[in-house]
Amino acid sequence: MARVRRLTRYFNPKEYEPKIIEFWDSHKIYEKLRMSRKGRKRFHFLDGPPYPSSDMPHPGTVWNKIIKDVIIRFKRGEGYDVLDKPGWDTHGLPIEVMTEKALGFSSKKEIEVFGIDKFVLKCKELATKNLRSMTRYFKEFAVSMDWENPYLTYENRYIESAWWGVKEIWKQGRLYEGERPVHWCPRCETVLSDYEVSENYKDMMDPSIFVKFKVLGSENEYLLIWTTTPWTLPANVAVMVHPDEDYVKVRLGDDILILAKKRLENVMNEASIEDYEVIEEFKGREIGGLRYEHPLEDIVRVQRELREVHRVVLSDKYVTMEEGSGCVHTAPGHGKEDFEIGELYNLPVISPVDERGRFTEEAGKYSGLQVREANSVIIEDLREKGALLYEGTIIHKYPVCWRCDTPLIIRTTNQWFVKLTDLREKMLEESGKVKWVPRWGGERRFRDWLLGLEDWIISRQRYWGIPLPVWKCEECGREEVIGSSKEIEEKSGVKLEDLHRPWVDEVTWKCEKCGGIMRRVPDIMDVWYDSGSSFFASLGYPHDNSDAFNELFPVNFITEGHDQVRGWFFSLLRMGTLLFRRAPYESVLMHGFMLDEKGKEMHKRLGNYVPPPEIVEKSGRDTYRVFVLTKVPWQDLRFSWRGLEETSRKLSVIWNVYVFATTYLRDREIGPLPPLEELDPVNKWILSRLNSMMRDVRAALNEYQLHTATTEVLKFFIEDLSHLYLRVARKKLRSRDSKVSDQWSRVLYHVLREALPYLSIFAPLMSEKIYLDSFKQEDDPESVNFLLLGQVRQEYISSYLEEMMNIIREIVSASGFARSSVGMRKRQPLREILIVTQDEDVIKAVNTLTDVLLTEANVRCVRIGEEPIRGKWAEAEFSRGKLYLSLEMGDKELLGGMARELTRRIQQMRKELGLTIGVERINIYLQGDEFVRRAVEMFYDDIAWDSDADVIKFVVSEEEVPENSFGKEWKIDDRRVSIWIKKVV
RNA sequence: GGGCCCGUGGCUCAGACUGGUCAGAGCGCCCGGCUGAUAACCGGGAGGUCGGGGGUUCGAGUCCCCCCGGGCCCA
Repeated sequence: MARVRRLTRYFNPKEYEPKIIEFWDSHKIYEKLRMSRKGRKRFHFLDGPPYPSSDMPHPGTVWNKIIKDVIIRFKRGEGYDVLDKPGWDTHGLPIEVMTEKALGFSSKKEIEVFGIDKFVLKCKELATKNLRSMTRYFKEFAVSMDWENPYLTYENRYIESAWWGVKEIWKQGRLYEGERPVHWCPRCETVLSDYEVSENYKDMMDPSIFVKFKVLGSENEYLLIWTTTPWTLPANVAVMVHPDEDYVKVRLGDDILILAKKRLENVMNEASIEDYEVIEEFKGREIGGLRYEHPLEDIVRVQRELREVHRVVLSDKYVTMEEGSGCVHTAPGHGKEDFEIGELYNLPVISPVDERGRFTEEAGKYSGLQVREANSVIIEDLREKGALLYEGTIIHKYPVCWRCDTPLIIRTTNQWFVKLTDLREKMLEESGKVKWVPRWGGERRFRDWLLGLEDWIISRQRYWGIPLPVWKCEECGREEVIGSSKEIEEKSGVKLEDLHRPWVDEVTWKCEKCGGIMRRVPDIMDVWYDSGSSFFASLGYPHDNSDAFNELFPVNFITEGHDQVRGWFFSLLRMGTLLFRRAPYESVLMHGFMLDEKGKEMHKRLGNYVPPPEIVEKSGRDTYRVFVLTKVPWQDLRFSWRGLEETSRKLSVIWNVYVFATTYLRDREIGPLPPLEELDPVNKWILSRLNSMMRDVRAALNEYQLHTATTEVLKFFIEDLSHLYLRVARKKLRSRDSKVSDQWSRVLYHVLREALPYLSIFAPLMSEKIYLDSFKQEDDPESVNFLLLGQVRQEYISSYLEEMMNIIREIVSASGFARSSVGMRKRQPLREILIVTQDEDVIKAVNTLTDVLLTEANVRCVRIGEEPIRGKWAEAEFSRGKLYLSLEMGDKELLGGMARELTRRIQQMRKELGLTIGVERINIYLQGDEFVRRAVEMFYDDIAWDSDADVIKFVVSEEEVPENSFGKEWKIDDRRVSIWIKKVV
């Protein structure tokens, strides 16, 4: 036997939400939950680690965590032991830059003077502070993850796992050192990955110049090249032309210029030259190998050594007819395409620029100048030498550093690479095995991305990151890669407390081969290495948790925003393929971005950012959850205060469903669900709906269709329970036949109790409040979080019955239309509804669900028959027929209407006195005219029953009414009625 | 320059994978109603050439192509 307690009437999340969170905390609900699921089947979820760059998460990050929480709660409800360890991506440049700013630094030198050790500790402190603070907000939104045991990429155990991976990669022969042109930030003095570069392009004004390179041995013939980066001219080694395009020789004064035919007009227009003459035309390939003199060779030292090199090379890939002159200045030290062509033609790589973006001595006269500042000097020199045809300016998108906005340069440096290109096919194959939601998220976006796969630069020239575990012998250059701190200890005898720089830098040992000193290369690793390793490093694999990993790999589910297709989804796949020859995850949900109310990206610096505490304060936690969950997850989501307001109202309806039900159910002994065949059709119907809702929610969540699942639950509560079932149940629960009221209370209790764990996936705080205050039985678990999702009972589901109810809904709605068309109010009971139809289903529906139709249409009987010939009727059509409402009214209808009016007013008075339904009884005293008197006479029993009255008595004067009665004057239509009620003691 | 997504009544969005009761919901608006859920609730109505144009088809928000607008990713 179950009992429910009355739920407080007002939906007041502001009041109870913090208390529920406090309750979960103080009662260690999460910890107990973990324990309770021990030994069950595992579900492996992996948290994409957010970057703790602020003390407060972006509302979009909260959305991200809510999505994760829904899947976690769902799987837990299905009975799984869910791995729900949150992660934090703690290393990297943003934290370094913030720390630098806090310390007032602007260069690496200042950091080294300050002390790398102190600097790194500051970075760690900042990351730790931020992640702790952000955790608070995630908990606020009821995200139930293992907050006490997160994985942190800066922890030694994590770093060791990452090192193990590097060593494996090295053993495969994939780790190599090489010189490459890379994007470089001259302020941060480090390489940036392509991914980091793509973060930020800015419009920038640069010179746009056409330069003449004199053809060797000729008197006056020149190759005309175009560039927007004059500072790369000192590193020029060749000129590219397109083999299949037409080129021309043009006479221009005393000079003859060589350029592409298709570009001729544009170039001459831009340089405002009108007087020129085409004297020869040929294919680009014909000038392949043509040698030229560099105009700056007497100024730039290194150019003098290149006299034998300068020549025309061919490329159909990188020469465009869209811009420039068709003769492309090629500097393999300062461009990726240039480098590729350089390799093809075996050209030298020149890069006379240092890490701070200044020319080196190789650049002769320009030595010491910042490259961008050198532009104007170089242009002047070209002009002086007569090598400048034209100088203009151009505004174009130019990459800047994503952290400090400094324009990037491309320079050739020594970096560490992981060979990947031979894995492209395998990665494509593996990504094809992944279940992507939505499908286009992976199938198209990801494939395109993988097709452009290149080797991976994993080294960074910074401080706060996982040190690259490569030691090199100073004497013989032999390399060793270290896979754990134990190995370091074995080799050097040093036991490191902290594996970061600078402590790890100090560890050296003797080279086994030559006895030289083995010293670590000073680089740290790309942060994408960190987060890409999370699928094994978060479990401490292989050092302290091989079993867990072996049991859990691969990850069942991950979800992040669409920016992570090329970010984390990719880096996980890369690490998985490198180390385990497979995708490390099975299914991926790609979600959208949180935009502001106008559809623009939401950013702190744009001032359109909504802080999560404001959402908590103004709308509530469950409200925000349900708001974001009803939206299609993979689309960008517009934040909307109004949307939150609407959501809140929906939740209050659900709350009211429970309030209403508990009003009737409280203090009643409620037995188990009666057998199906004994049930009223309406009860059969609601049980069918309950089970089909459960079935649909489970199916939707298993497909990661969160919005469908959320909508199903809302629909069930609002449309089925609130709008329909409860309206019928209200009368049945107060039935004089205790068998009836007993059946309905059992069904109602069962339905609400079964629905609660489903509701709790989406609105856990509200569900907990309802559970604790009202539904929890003595031997029930102490929190709603422990409840398993009830099994779907197929035998309860009748799509036929559900279809029947839909027909009834349509008829009721049409009868409302019929009434309103003749101005008949719904409160007035009518004699009969006549339904004219040929449809068998309509007839069955009407016969099966008669009660609903009678109650909802407020008629005394229903008849199926022919169109009426005589009498007064209101009519309306519905999709499968026509209906007529009888407008003929006798005493029974008229007096019945009055009885209802009286009852309603008496009820309201009872409520004002705070009397309890079905418990506290009253006596009623009335004054009114003959019509009122007759209504009471005819419906005496109904009024008395409905209002829990012992006596209803007409009085002539107020003196007959007992003392201390509660009295009120009413006007019903045009009649005056006085009502007094007095509680029976 | 390339790729992907989005563009549905005043607002916010479902529906598109699998063409044919798919032209829907909520809010807002207008009208009416209910009443022991009440700073709620219910019903009805008005309102959309489903961004524009072309194509495939007996039939297209739904598939294809082009264009316009917005967003994201990559160059």
